[in-house]
Amino acid sequence: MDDKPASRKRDSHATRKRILAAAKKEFAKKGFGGARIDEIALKSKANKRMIYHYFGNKEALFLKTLEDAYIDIRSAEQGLNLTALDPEEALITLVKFTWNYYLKNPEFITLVNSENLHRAKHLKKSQIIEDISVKFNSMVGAILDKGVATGQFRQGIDPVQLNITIAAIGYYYLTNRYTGAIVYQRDLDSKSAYEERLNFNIETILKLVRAP
Amino acid sequence: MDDKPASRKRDSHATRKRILAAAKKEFAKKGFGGARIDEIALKSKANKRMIYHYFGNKEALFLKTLEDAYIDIRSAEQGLNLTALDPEEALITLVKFTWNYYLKNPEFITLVNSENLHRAKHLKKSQIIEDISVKFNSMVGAILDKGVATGQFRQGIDPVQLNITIAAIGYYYLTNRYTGAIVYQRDLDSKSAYEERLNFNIETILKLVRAP
DNA sequence: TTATTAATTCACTATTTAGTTACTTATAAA
DNA sequence: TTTATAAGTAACTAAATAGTGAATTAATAA
Repeated sequence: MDDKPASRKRDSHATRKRILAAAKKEFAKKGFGGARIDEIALKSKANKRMIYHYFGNKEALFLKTLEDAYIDIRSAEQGLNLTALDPEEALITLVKFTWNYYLKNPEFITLVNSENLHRAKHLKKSQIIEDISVKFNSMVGAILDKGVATGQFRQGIDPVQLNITIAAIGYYYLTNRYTGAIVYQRDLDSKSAYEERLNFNIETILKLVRAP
Repeated sequence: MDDKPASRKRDSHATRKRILAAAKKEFAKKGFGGARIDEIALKSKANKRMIYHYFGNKEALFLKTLEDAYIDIRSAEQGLNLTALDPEEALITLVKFTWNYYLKNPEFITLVNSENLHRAKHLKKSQIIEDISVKFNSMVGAILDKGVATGQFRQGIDPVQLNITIAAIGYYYLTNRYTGAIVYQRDLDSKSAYEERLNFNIETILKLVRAP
């Protein structure tokens, strides 16, 4: 009756998962160009041949890794149910979520950076990313409309520009916190520094959208 | 009397310059891990041996490239003479300058991204970057103080957070414009898209600092 | 003119790298 | 039990890669 016997020696699903987990770490740590397939094989405890068997080549593995990363953040975002909230609360929740997601999933940022270095040549081929992006974009638009209707927000704000700004003020801080510590001459990588930045970001977004 | 004869066959200064120019392009295009010393030798029309002769190794060459990039942006920034301007004008000028510098020097962003992937391990060793960062940080502080004194700006704004935000809203847009085109489902890479974003960014910063 | 210095070149190496060929073996359906 | 299928392994290759040893040659000072 055991559908998952303890002594299971062969498990393609588990092997794929281990490869993808190791690939995510390796690509995030060294970028596409610096990442090593041998290292992914070693860390995933899979034979290198299996990587080529399941994913084809380095580029295809990178694309799959990136797709999974986007699917993960967008799923979590949808789970917030923002359209049910008061518009201002919804925006604050989104700013907080975006910040915390980046903070707790640092691989996401470095994967995206690496893909942009290659001018999105892998992601361009992805149908699934196109699909999940549609929902994502309508969300902030709906929040803004609601806020304008209640008189809380001013009119004429471009939801795409707002979305980009919400991502930007968190993303830039976190991706550049290492050179930032030198350039801005302050430790940006402590718990209190994180809190401070998140509060500043919420303030920035609220001042941007609030009706005069 | 010619101190620079036309038939000059050996010119260490020119060779160094060609190597650094090629290195900047190569590191910016492929990141530290993806960049190839052989490619830099080829593009600079220098013998590969000269790269090791002048710069030691790949990491040291990368650091020099990065240092030059920071020196360039900070010098240009100092040339703006912002402290002489009306505070609001000064901030608008800084937002515009930052945006246009990133736009016209795309290598800067990708070099910085690559260095952050390595947690600033190269830049940490750089004394010169420490030195030029001091001036840079006092600049926005001075503008804010002046604006508070004239009543144009509200009190209590952290100049470092403001500085980071000014960089962020330009940097993120430009570095992520390739995946952004897919994720935000809009062409972010046209002249009109650039204008739109710059205007939005100026608005964001002004709403953030203005006195109520 | 000669000696010294430094720019430049060439040929090389040890290692790493993405990707492959050919094989073995566990699993499960017939 | 047999057989087809798919999971997994070991050993390999051709090309690329960062870095080097040693010789050559142009410029310059004595």
